[in-house]
Amino acid sequence: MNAQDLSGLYPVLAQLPPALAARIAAETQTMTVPGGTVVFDEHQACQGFPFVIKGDIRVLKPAANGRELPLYRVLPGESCIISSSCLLGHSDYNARGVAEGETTLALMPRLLFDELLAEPAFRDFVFHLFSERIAELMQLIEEVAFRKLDQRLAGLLLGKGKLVRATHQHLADELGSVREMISRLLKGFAEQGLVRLSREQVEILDPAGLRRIADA
Amino acid sequence: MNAQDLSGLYPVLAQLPPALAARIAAETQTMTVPGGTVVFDEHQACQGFPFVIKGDIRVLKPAANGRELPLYRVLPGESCIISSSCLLGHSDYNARGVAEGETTLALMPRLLFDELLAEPAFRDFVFHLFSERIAELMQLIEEVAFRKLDQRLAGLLLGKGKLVRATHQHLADELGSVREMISRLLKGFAEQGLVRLSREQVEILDPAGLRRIADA
DNA sequence: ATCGCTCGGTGACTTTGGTTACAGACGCCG
DNA sequence: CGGCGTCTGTAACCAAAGTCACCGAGCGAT
Repeated sequence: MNAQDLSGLYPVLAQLPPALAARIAAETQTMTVPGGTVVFDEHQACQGFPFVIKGDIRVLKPAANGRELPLYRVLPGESCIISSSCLLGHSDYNARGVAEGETTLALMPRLLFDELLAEPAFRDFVFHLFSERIAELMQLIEEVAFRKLDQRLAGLLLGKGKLVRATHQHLADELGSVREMISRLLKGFAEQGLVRLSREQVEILDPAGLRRIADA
Repeated sequence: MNAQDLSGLYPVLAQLPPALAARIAAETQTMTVPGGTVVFDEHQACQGFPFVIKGDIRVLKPAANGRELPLYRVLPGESCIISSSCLLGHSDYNARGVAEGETTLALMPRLLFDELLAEPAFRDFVFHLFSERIAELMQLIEEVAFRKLDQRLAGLLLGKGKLVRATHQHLADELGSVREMISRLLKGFAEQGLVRLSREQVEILDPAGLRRIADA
């Protein structure tokens, strides 16, 4: 792995003692995988700490019936708290990570991760990502436990700008639901004049109206 | 606050430099609250880092309609990651903490918490609790998103020993559901010979059968 | 052009869970 | 004993979401 690339995306690495930085360069394995690759999965031991260089990882929880619930995305410069949690607690993964588009990542061996945690700078880096993700997970719990699908869909659309390019299936996946439900709800939104529908596209006409539905 | 009591429950505090230990003793406020007290709530700024001395705090997510979903409990010697997360990210609480039974807790001011984080021992303490709770939250997400109520109830009963003393209402609360559903499901279990019901009590007759339902 | 694929639309049905509204059982305490 | 509050049983009804089945529109490739 090119140490410059990694430090560019993860500034925290530049703050480490040279000896450690050298070991990171030497011991992390870089790989590039095509979109859709499962980079880790439930009940699997965590092999190391992943840095995302390019592309991104969708972390999701698979259900028995084949549906799945997206938890969060790991972008370049971020870290995967599930991996951190597994490495810290020596437990298996409890979710699945899938490359979204061609993705390059660097895998740091577990032992090196343990040593890095001794470094305050690195520890803070992981720490703060933990705390950010916690809030996201709480939000997610609230959504799946309490919010109705129309509220969630309205919220999702609002987070995607004025013109949303996505198939109904894609939107359904993001909510852990099914296409038919999304089609029905979108039709309802369209009848209320909130959106205009066309193939693989949803145009937001009335953001305020959607907002009312989202936080009803 | 008596520094010995606190260090006894939270051994990590004994590893801190004497100057900090003194400040903790001086600056933490101890209070005892009756059961049911809301010690923090959604959309409230986090005033400080809580140590539980006696009793315990149920952390839960309230829904609009009055129901609530239990997230986890904080026992003496543990910490509340929601509080940590809020303090780290300077964000508001996104859940509610309720004392379960009479509870004594010590509240450490936010600024002192920030300073303590500079101490490796304390940071590790918070760190590891983070990683443990993450796994619990993942489990919870899986439950509410994918498992049916009978599966969840079966699992809950299995985690409570052979003889469960609880009202149906209590069980419903633990699952974020309602009494009627629990009564119905328990009746079904009883008809299958899995449990025997009596007032405020559920006797497990066939753990294996319940297990089959739980992870169907 | 037409074959075939993906995408979207739609109606009928099922399952799950929750809601409403009672009624009966139990137990405690005056 | 009698009255009251808590706990449990249960039926009817409802809403949300998912499932099934099928159709038709649009689009791209041969």
